Amino acid sequence: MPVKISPTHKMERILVGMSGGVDSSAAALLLKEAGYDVTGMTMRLKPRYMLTEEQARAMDKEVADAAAVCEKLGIAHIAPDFSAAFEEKVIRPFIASYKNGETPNPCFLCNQTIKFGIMLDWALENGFDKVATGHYARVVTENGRALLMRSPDKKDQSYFLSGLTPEQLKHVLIPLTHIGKDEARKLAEDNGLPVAHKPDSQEICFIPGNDYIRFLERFGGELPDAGDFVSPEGEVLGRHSGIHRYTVGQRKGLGITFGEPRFVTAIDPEKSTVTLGRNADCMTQTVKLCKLNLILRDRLDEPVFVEAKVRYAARPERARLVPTGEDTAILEFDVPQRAVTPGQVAAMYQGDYVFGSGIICR
RNA sequence: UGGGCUGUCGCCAAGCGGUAAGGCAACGGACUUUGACUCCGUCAUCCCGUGGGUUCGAAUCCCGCCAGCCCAG
Repeated sequence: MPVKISPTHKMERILVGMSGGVDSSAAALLLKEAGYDVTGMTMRLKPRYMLTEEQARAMDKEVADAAAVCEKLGIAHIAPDFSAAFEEKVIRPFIASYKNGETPNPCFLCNQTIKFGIMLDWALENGFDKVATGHYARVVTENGRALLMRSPDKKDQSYFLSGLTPEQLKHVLIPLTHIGKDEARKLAEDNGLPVAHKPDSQEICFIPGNDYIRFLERFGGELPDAGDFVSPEGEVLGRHSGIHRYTVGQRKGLGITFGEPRFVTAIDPEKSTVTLGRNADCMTQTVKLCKLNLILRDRLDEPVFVEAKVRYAARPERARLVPTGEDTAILEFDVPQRAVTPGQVAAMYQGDYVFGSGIICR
């Protein structure tokens, strides 16, 4: 039995971002049932020139799937082309990040700048009150401030949304708050939505076959040169074919073998070196953050304790967040974290509330 | 050229007469709205450098050869 969502005013106009998948379709369904004035939007994000024919067809299919769901629900559907913005805000930074020896998180960036950036702006300009998506998380309003909370369900995507500001969150509606993944799928099934049995999406949406290296080679322009593999002590161990091919914590695909497993422990874009060490060498207790985004409060004037995780699939661990500048800080974990990677997101929590986030930097 | 050592899966490496451990890598799968990690599975059908010999039976013992390394000169 789906939980009813009570709109503050019955005819609030909602623009729901629909990917053509199960989650966003279920979200649209819930909004419609709750009595909102709902319009579905499927953004065409991937630049045509970067797509293979197969990918182009897949994108058209996504739009068609979403349109079919909207028709079933009796709501309007639009599919504008936002690929220029997507390329500028997500793809180019993604490429630049890899060239700089970092490992980007495009989904985080996309939420921040596209779904709740460009799309939200578009919605507000066109008379909508809020934007909704099929994420698993919670947005609540306390004392007039919009806050983000983790989902009560096993599947929690608050990590990917932790880059949103309270301003953005004020206009965000997350219908899947009170239901989990299994229920969402069942909901889609019970209501005869044509996308009920689509598999969960995964991998980077604009990169076919998850082969990001090939993507970089094709659209990344000039890529980093080959360089040395070095030990933590600086001893040269061998040659690698470009720092953009590696990420901290990586074990597979190094093209070099030792009697025991070796992992990438650091990447130096200046010297073009990739440091290889043992698993123990991957542990870090202090993490530098930049582009700090606070949700739970406006300012950070002194250290606070939070629970933070440095990757999506991690358990939050207690850490002290120490401000070091306007939007920079240091996270001091109680226990060492494995493979803290520059470019990735550190999401911070206090209980079920998302405290904020930061980008891990060197 | 004389003396010594070594030669087992792509790499490292057990095995010491009874019918080929293991690790690394690789490959496949699971997990996953990022990249990784992790987990599970597969990886030497008579070729254990090669040709002979001993033995019921050898990668394991013996002989020749080949290759590599080290020390001599």
